[in-house]
Amino acid sequence: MPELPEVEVTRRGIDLPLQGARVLSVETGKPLRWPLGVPPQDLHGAGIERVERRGKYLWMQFERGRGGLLIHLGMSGSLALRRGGASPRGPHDHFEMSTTAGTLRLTDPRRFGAVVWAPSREADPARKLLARLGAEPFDSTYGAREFHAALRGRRTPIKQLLLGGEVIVGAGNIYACEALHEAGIHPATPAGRLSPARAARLLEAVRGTLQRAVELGGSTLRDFRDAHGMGGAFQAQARVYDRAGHPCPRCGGLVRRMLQAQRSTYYCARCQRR
DNA sequence: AGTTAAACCTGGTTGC
DNA sequence: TGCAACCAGGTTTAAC
Repeated sequence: MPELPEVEVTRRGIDLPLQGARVLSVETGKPLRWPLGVPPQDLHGAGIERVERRGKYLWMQFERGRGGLLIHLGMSGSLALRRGGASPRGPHDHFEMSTTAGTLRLTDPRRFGAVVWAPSREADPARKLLARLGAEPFDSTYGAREFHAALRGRRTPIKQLLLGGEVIVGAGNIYACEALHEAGIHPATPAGRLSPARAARLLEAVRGTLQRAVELGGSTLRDFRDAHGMGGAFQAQARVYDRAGHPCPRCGGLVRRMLQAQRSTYYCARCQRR
């Protein structure tokens, strides 16, 4: 469900409403990927300043001295902020924070997600989890030259390098496939063998793909819901992802599925070149 | 150091 | 219908 666009759409849905709100109570369900790190009641009374994003992580900054929460949606997580009456917690609701601006609830069936407290973004455990992340795709100071330089000498297939997030964050399995298709690059191409021109084209494709997905409200491929419970519209835009056997919308070739590092990759063997 | 596999967990879909 | 196998949007950790 959540790649960068879904996380950003979620952030935009909760940031302003939660700014200035105060935590009333916190309940946890089954264990998530990492423990919260503090007793839930320690968060009571904390004022929320804002919600930021780094890669696919959200950082909820509390008022001075109260630290913050690092939130990840994993594979199947979604956040919803609801005002008014409290509906009962369901079996997959593993974190619930009641605030003066409504109740924020993390629903995550697979529990690969996490909510972790840290004294600050720059302090462990947040620092450690954010440390290896690559460039933000919407960072205008990051350019094709840096991107190409980061690929130099890497023999890893470009699709896997995009997924890894050490070079550039945000593209998960769907958007990595879509961006490579848009750039006309075969997913198995060794990253270091991309010419400067093709690397530049790929960087722009990643940016464009993610940007358009944010504007469309995120992917709705399965059951993505933003913080208001609305689905996104990116699904209709997917050109290759989950479309094996269909014709490539650009060249009419057959969209194929292959495995890379145990993840499905969808691509057109005719117009995506090594 | 770079690259790849295993691990975490539940639920929906597919195929026999 | 039942049940096993496979698949799913992520990322860390351990192992070659």
